[in-house]
Amino acid sequence: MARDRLKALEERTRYDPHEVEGLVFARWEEAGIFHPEPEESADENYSIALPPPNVTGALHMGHALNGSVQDACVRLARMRGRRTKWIFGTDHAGIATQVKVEEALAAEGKTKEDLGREEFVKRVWRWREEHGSRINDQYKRLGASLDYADERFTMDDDYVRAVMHVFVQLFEKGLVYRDNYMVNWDPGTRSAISDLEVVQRKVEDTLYLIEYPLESGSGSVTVATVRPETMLADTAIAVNPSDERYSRLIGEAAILPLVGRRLKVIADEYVDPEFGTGALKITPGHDPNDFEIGREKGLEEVTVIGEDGRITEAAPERFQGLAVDEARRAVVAALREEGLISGTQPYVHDVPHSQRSGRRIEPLISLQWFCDMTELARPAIEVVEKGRIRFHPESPWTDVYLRWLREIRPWCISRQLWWGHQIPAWYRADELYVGERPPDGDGWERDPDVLDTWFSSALWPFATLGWPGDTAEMRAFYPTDVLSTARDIIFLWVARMVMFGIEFTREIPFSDVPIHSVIQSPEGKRMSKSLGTGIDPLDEIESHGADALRFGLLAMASTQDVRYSAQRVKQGEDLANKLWNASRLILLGASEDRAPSAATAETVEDRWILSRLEHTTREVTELLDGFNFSPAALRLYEVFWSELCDWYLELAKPRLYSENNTAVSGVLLHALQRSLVLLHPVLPFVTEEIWSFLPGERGLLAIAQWPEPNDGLIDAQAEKQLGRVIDAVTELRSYRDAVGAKASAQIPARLLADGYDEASRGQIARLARFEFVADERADGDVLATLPIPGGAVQVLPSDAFDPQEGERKLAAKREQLRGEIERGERKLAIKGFVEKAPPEVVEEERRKLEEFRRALERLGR
RNA sequence: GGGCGCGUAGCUCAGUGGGAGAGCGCUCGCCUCACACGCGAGAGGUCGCUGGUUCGAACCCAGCCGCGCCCACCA
Repeated sequence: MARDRLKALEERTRYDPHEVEGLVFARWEEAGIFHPEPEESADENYSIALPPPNVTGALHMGHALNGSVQDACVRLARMRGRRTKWIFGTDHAGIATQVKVEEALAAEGKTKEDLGREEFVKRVWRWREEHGSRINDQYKRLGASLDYADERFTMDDDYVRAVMHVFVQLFEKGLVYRDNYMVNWDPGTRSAISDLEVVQRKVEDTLYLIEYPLESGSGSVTVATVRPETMLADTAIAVNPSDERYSRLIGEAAILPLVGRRLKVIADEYVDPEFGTGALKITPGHDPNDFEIGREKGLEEVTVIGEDGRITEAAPERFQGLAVDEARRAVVAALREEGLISGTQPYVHDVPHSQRSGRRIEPLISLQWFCDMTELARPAIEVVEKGRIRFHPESPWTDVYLRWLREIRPWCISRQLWWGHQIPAWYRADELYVGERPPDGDGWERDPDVLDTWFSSALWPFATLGWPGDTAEMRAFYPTDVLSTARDIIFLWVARMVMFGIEFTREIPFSDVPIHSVIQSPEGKRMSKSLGTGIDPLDEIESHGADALRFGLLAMASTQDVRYSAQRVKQGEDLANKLWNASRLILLGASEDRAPSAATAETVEDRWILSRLEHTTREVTELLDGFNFSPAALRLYEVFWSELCDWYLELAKPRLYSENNTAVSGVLLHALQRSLVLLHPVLPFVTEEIWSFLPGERGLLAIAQWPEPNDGLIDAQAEKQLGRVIDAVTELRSYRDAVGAKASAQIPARLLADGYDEASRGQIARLARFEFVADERADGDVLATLPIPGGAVQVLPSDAFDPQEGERKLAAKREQLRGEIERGERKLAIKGFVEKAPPEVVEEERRKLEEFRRALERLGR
């Protein structure tokens, strides 16, 4: 049967991912190897929690890279025999999902208010049922070995219970509280948002200079503002205490124009005398700084801009109901009329905007839920300082993380949305009840707000495993091992998981945090669908194969942002094809009865390739363990392509095609098997497919054993010996190319060098297409003497090429050698170098100089 | 305003103190019985600029010029 399958290989000269990927994935799923039973302890087992994609989402390049990274880790662990779980699930993604469903409603001409809250939430669930499985299929296309059989969602009943539990616990501890406080109000989503959801954008504004008449009637104070409409809520004027221009005014009062309120002039260090006029209008209701000064000084807080973005009744009647920008024009006009605007100037500055809606943030005082983070941050700082959680690379992410946590501020966790975890707080008159279950009695009304999505995300590594229950899953897979992500959510998510993980499970949620590149568009822009700069990973899988995309992403990614490189993906595609064809050569040529495990070296090149494979095994294992995916992928490419295919396979062919090919078959099959194993975490599909053609009974490659490097096969002598053969062949090929010898012509020559046995001579001759003849002609006939390790090759006359060309090539070679010799001599003549450089460096320099001198000698002149 | 990072071959990027590397692209020669998504041989770089440390600098230090990111309450 295996033979019949092999037969079919003869026809398939190209690797076709389409034929293979779907079937291979089905084999993995049928075998159930992605779903581990919850047994043993987390120490023995291995787990990673996938950063949950949005239910609304489609796989983008970031997912594809992060998926490739995690899958490499997970597959490596699984092959090491660890019970391995890659936790799969999706995030309800409050705002993003709500907006999406609202858009769908809008297409029907409806708003969410038309449906009402309950109906709207039902609608979102229905939306999720229809679209939620798309992302699963996309991860499967990538080859991700996630535990699809045990999928989680942040709105599952169990998960909701965990979120409620956490909220209540934090409330009871006094860390979660409700307060009237300055928040970032997003007029777009009509919700408060956290500091992390705010982005600064440069905006061109006008700075207005406004005269505030003094109560005493002795003139006025001039203040500067870019938001004249907020003057309606001014409750003080502040100057710097050391500012002599104003010291006489401190304690006096001014009259707020248009409103008539009496404003005390106060002193505060915060005011910069250099900026504007040095006098600052204080608006505690609409400016974060003023808010803090106001709370400190006990100033009145007036709110003139409401959550609907319109002027409130706290303002004079003529402005009430106006939108903010209308109000600004009206206020400026009114002030102008009274001659109170003494100047304007253009002013460019950073202004906070909502990352979600893009609208300008309206800072205002609002009754919201907050979480005090200081106490939670302390242990989260400590575990990273002590190295119990390590970022990879350590610099700069460790410092970035620590700096943020050390200056952490309260987190506004309530959102004025309908889709999400509704806050478990109930109100009745002045009473407040917070609990996991609704309160007894009548008349209670539940807080309509939901929690920030990141609040529930912070529980992901343990709430997915059944916490707060004491489950077998928790025991088997928590703490997890690795958390892989790009840097953009280190604060939003990683730090919060660490804080909540330690607080609620008394364990760190993971121990290693590899931070990978952000992939930009080929033009260096952000990859974004709306900008049209996105490249769809599924398109890439479709046209190049999942293995190609995975290799490409891992190879191009490093620690800094990189531009998407189609060439790297192409390189991966070529590698898959190369692997396929090298396998055809080996599988179709090897003698039937050899098992790959029975490799016995017969020749120097056998010992060489076995040795190289052990080196590579050690190297690649170390690179992967250190989360250095790009060097690992490129190293595998190089070893497989150059060393195995270009050299070993070419050297092995004569023996493979001969009668007695048993020994070489064993080595070839071993080399192929080892290559497949090492490449599998990067190229799972093509390696699994080829694996199924290897002779003998074997299970799936995905659960085959990852090798321990065998130092017994390291053979420095064979490596040195074959290195000489390779150098000699390269030297002779270069010569024949330079002199324009016909590709098919054999060049007669004498090999005069030590350390080459009969087999080596034959190999050099065959690979360089030289014909080494016995010593029968006089030296005068020699056209050229080519230095090779341990001696030289004398080229004899023939009609293979024009000798003139040969002479030119030799002249160039001599020139090059003279340059090298001169360089070496100059270096060794420097006293400081010989005296201060390490002896082995000096020795190496002398050795090379000698070698160059000998080579030049052989070339003549 | 503070912090971090980047500037290396035409392009995209590796390389952290002892003779400049990869993939793609380019040039030349090959359909050599695994692969033309291939094989062989090449060309191509004052490693942003200026100083400094060192016997020796792409690599360490300082300054400058460009580009990017993160954090931050100067109206």
